[in-house]
Formats: sequence, C-alpha cells, structure tokens
Amino acid sequence: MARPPNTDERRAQIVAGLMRVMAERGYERASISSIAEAAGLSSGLVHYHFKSKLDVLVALVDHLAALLEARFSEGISRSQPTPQARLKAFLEAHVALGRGADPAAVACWVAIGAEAVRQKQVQVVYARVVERRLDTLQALLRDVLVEQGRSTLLCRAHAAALLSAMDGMFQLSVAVPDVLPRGFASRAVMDMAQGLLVSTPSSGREHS
Amino acid sequence: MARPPNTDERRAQIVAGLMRVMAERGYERASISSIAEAAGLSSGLVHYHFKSKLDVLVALVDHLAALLEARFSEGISRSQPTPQARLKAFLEAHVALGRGADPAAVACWVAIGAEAVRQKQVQVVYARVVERRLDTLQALLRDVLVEQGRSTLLCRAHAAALLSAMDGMFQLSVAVPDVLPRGFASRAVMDMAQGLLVSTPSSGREHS
Amino acid sequence: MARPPNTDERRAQIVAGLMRVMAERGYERASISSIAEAAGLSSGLVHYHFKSKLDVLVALVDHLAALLEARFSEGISRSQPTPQARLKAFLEAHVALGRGADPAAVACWVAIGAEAVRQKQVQVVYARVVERRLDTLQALLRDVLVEQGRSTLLCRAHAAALLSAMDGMFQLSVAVPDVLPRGFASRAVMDMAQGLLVSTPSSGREHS
Amino acid sequence: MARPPNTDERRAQIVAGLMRVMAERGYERASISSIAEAAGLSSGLVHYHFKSKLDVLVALVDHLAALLEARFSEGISRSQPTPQARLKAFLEAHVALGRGADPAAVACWVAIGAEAVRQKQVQVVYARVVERRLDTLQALLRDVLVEQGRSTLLCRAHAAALLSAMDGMFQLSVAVPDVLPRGFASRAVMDMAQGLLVSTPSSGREHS
DNA sequence: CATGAATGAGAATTCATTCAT
DNA sequence: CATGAATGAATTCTCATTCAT
Repeated sequence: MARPPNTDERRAQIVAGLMRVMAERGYERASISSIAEAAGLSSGLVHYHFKSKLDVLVALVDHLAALLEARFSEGISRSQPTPQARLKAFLEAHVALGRGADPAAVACWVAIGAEAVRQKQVQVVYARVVERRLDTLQALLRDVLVEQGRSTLLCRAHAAALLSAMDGMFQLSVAVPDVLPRGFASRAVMDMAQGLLVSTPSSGREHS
Repeated sequence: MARPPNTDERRAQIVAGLMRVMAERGYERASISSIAEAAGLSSGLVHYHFKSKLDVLVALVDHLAALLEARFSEGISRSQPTPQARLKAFLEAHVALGRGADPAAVACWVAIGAEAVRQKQVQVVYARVVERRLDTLQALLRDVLVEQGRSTLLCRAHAAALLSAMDGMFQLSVAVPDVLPRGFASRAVMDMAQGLLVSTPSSGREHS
Repeated sequence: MARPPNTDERRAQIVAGLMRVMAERGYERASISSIAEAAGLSSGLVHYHFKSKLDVLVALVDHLAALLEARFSEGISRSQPTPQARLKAFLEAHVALGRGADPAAVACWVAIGAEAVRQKQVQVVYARVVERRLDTLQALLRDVLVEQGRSTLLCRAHAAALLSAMDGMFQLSVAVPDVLPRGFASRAVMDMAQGLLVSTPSSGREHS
Repeated sequence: MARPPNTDERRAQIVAGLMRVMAERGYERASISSIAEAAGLSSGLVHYHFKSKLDVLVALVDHLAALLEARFSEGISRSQPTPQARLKAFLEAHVALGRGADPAAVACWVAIGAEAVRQKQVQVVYARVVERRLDTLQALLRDVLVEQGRSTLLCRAHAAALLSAMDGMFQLSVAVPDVLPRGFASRAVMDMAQGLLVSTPSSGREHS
C-alpha cells in the first residue's frame, strides 16, 4: 500500500539537474533552486534526497565517472583485440567526448576538475576516477610496450601524460573553442602516444 | 600639494591578494574582504581601485600572462639558436612552472581557465593569452618542421595539442598531485612533441 | 501534503511595510531590512517574495492605484447623476485624500511621483495611473461641457490642469503643511474647475 | 601674496554640479564624487567647501530660489502696471519654467520638493521659498481683488491653490511628460486664476 | 515523500566622510 | 586650497539549509 520508494529516480533527476546547470554556470553559481528547477522538482526535495549541495556534486562525479567508464569499455570491447587497436579505441573514445558526446558532460567534467582543486570531498572522488583511467590507460600502454619488446618502466608516466593531454583538450575546447583548430585532437593524441611509445627503450629481457 | 597617486602599487597589491586567496579557494570563494585581508588593506579600498571583483580577476590574468610571457621568452633567448633547442627550451620553461615556479601562479592559472568557461570578460583575456602561446609554439614547431623538410600544414594543430597537454598537466598536478608520478611532465612533453613531428609527412618541396 | 502558498498575504504585508516606511523616509531610505521590520518579517523573506526592492515599489504603486480607483468610483457612484454633481464628487474624493484618508498613502503617492522621475519601471506604472485618472476626469468634464453646450476641445487640457493642481496640493501639504492655509483645497479646486469650464467657448453646434 | 579666496566660485561650481546630477538621478543617488566630477573638481574639495552633502543641497535650494525670484520679479517689472497684468506676468513667468527655461532646474525643483518631505533642513529652506512665492502671489491677487471690489479674505487660499497647481504641473511634466497635452499649462493657469477670482464675493465695503 | 516558506549568514558594492600629502 | 587615497558602515541581494504543513 505504501508507495514504492523512488529515491533513486529522484536522485538521478537531481544529479541531471546539477549537470545541466553546472555546465553553464559552474558549481558555485548553480543554486539549489536552479538545480531543482532544471530537474523539474521543488527545491525542498533536493535536501530531502541529499544531505548537502556538495553531496549532489559528489553524486554527479560518480555519475560522470560511470558514463566515461561505460564509454571506454564499450570502445575497447568493440575493437580488435590487438593491443595497439585497443589503445587506439580507448583514446578515441576519450577524445570523442570533445566531439560528439554530451557537451554538458564535458563542460561539467572540466568544472569538476576545477572544483577538485579546493573541495576535499570532490578531490577524493575525482582522484579515484583519474586513478582508474590512469590504470586502464597504463595497462593498455603496457600491453603495447610488451608486444614491442620495450621497457614498461615509464608506462605510468606515459599514461599520465596522455591523460593530461586529453583533459587539457577538454578544458581548452570548453574555455576557448574558437581559438583551437577544428578536430585537431583525435589525430594529435595518437601521434603523441606514438611519440611516447617509440621513445621507450627496449626492455632488458629482449636483449637476451 | 596634492597627494601623489599610488594606484599602481595598490592595484598590484590587490591583484597579489587575489592570487593568494584564489590559489587556495578559487575565484568564487575569494571574497573581497578576504582579498583585502590578504593584501593588508581595507575592503573598501578594493572597490576604490577596481570597479568590480571581476575587474581584479582580469587584472590578475593580465599579470599572469606577463609572468608567463617573461618566463617563456627568457627560456627561449637563453637557449641555443637551433630550432630544436628553442622548442625544447619553450616546452621546458612551460612545464617548469609546474615544478619550481610559483605554485600559486599555477593554481591560479588553472582556476582562471575554469573561470574562462563562464565569464565572458575572463574568456576574452584568457583567449588572448592562449592564442599568444599558441602562436609562439606554432612558430617554433614550424621552424623545426621546415628544417626537417616536413610539411607545416599541421603545425597549429600540433601546437594546440602540446598546449593542451601542458595545461592538462597543470590542472591534474594541482587537482590530484598524489595520483601522478613525480616529474613525469618534462620528458613526456618532449616525447609527445617528437611524436607529433615525426608523424608529419615531408613537404612537397622536398620532392623536387 | 504540501505547504499551502501564502505568497499573496506576504506580498501584501511587505507592500504595507514599504508604505509605512516610505511615507516617512522616502524610497531610497526605506531599506529592505526596515521594510521587513515594519512588516514583522525577516529581511530574507522580502527577496523571497519580490525579485528586487524596486519590485516592491511597483507593487505598492499598483496597490495605491487600486485604492485611489476605489475611492473615486465610490465617490462618483454615490453622487447624483448630473454631470456637475459627478464632477464635484470626483474632485472632492480626490482632495479628501489630503484630509481624512490615509496620510501615509498620500505621502507615499508623493514619493512615488518623485521616484517616477528617475525609475523607468515606476514611471510606467505611475504614468498608467495618471492616464487613467486623466481619462476619468476628462470624461466628467466633457459631460459638463456638452451639457452646457460648450466646446470639448480643451477638456483634456483642463483635466491635466486639475490633476496637476490636486497632485500639487498633495505635494505641498505633505512637504510644508504649516505654510498652507487649512482646508483651502476643496473649495479652490471647485472654483478652478469652474474657471476652466466658463472660459470654454460654446461649441459650433450651438450656433445652429 | 596669498591667493585671493575663490570659495564663492567653488561653491557655485559644486552647487551647479549637484544640480546637474540631481536633475537626472535625484539627491540620494547623486554621490559626492559624481557631483565633483560634474563640477570638474576633485571629490575631496566638496567637503572642504561644504560641511556635508546636505549642505550642498541647502545651497542649491537657495540658488534655485534666487533664480526663481529673479525670474518672477523680472516678469512682473516688465509688465504693465495694472494688477491684472502683473498677476498674469507672474503666472506666466512661473509656468514658463516648464517650457523654455532650464529643464534641469525644474527637475531639481521637483526633486527638492520630494526631499523636503523628509529632510528637516531642506524642508526649512524649501518652506521659506514657498512662503515667499505665496506672499508674492497673494499680494498680486489681493490687488486684483481690491480693484474688482471683492473680498480679500480668501486670497491666501487662492494663492496656495495656484501655487499648488503650478508645482503640480512641474511635477507631472517632469515625471510623465508624454501623458500630458502639450502646452496646456499656460492658459489653464490663467483660467483657473480667473475662476478663483470671480468666485470671490464682493467685499462688504463695496456695498456701502 | 513533497512543497515552498522562512531564516540568517554572507556576498559585492556604494558612499559620505576623513585625512595624509 | 587641493588632491585623491582610505575607511567602515550600510545596502541590496543570494543562497544553503531548515522546517511547518
């Protein structure tokens, strides 16, 4: 007789509301009532489902992380199973966010990166996502390096560099889209990855 | 008889105050009174010397732009006059900001990038700086490409990619410093640049 | 289940608060917190129910306009149905505001007139009210003139003159009550109206 | 050797500055620095020559009073010396302010009237001016009434009514110029004056 | 669960006034 | 006399959060 709880749905609505508002105003200027309005809900409800505004942001980070995750794994799984192809698929999937994808999601992701600098709680979840992407990318790079008989010593550094590059592309494409050449990202990322790979010396074992 | 103007000093003080506060709180949370406090001034004085808080931010962007500019040109002029060396010097000078340099300046720069997404006025000055850096980097890349007999068609794209990478490194190093491997940036940037260069086909002229 | 809206009451309370404060301090010096205090509410609530302080003023103008309207129409309907009597009733009702009536309302009306000079939004609503009163007065004058076989060409000018006179009386009675003779207004207005009427030439039709 | 004091000149400049600014912003929004700017002086100088902002306003009232005075007396002296003609000249000179004259002066006068409602000090000087005009007008009316053998009992009331009318015309012409018929004031005032005069019974003495 | 009123603590900004030079 | 920097209080407005209904 009791209504089935719709908490999950409501939370998702609210998170979506924050995403929309935050994409165009940033976190600080995304007021609770504007979030509620964007979600089609009353403002009081936001605090019923979330302890605080920061909590909504954390939930949004989780949500976006899942989105990214889904996107990447999809990209990878669809590709041929050679290490090179998998790496390429991963990078493409990433960079594609800047192209097709949800521009709001990208704008939010950039805003979250900025927020992570100051908000401890955001930093924690953001760091977790970054770490995860780093791990994935590192593993892909390692596979390629191993196949090419190269040292894997630097592959975390390489992963960090590529990730930085891609996030930097997001940031600039959102902040100053008119200044950048159209569609430069995709090819450039691949070339930069190649540069990192070929600069890696062959592993000691290979010599034997 | 009249009191001598000291506006320039005061403005500089206030801008420095914003830089300090903004580095650890971001723009929105840098209240006028916190800026004034950091500058050792009364809050009313901030609005005596600046029309608005946004105006202080714009002044800060200008200030940081000059800092960056100085840094880069210094790096370039000190280096050997081969194109490769000049490019290297430029990239090193950039990345070095993440290392030695003023950490507050880097944190501010990242925050400004985030602010540029929403504040038109900030975007304008930020875009100007980005464009300038892009031009410089493009010119350096072009020299190298020309020397190597390669096409210069993509050199703006390459410049954009490298700039994105470096700004992304700033961003991540500020947001999640513990997740990244130490000192990965310097070498990775060089390798990525190399990757971009070698991927460039030789120019038509070379064939003649 | 939901909390019932009480916006209308609150808005009315706030408008009443502004009226009280404004009557003795004017608009500029009627601070939001003084309005809230006069209304027995918290200051934040004022901005919950009104977008801005100016909005409260506009609401007050509407409120006073309705008050005036009610007063005039009441005065007219109660009177005998001869044109002369109706005109007299209208003028009396107007001038009576300066006597009995709500002195706060008169003081506010004067302040609003002053505010209308600079605030576009106030001017718009104020002009609407003035126009309405002008129309009513003009119609009344016309009836009298027609009955007397006089030209109606100037009756808008006459209406404007009488309205000016009455508003001027309000203004002076509020600003310098001690300088004016007591109760001069009522009779003088009638005499002035008479002067305007008798100065009007007979209409062409009368000649036929 | 000492410079001749230029206090009077400076004070006049500052008062003129207030007049200009106040005409379009009102008193409250006429900041000291805007007044100084309009006067082409530094803001500090205002407080050197005036104790407070209110003091400047009082000086402005005096200034405008003198202007009005000059205008009226000029109008009267130029006219034929019949009482009727003198009265007409006075009224014309007054109403002309709304036409030719300095629109800023009229706007200021209206603003001063509004300010007189709340500021004791302004009220005092404003009342003085009103009283003076009232006296003059009363005397003119009396002359006409005496000549016509009418009672002079009501002539202060008549003066008050005509003054109210004229100030009301100023107020409305400044606040809602578009709503009023063009140039209605001049003739209407004369007609209203006539209405007041003819309504006055003949004096007892005449009967003898 | 849901609504939306209510609070109160800041936030940016303005400004009369003072004062060092 | 004159300048313009400096102060600090006051003002409008925003907003996360709480809570009565």
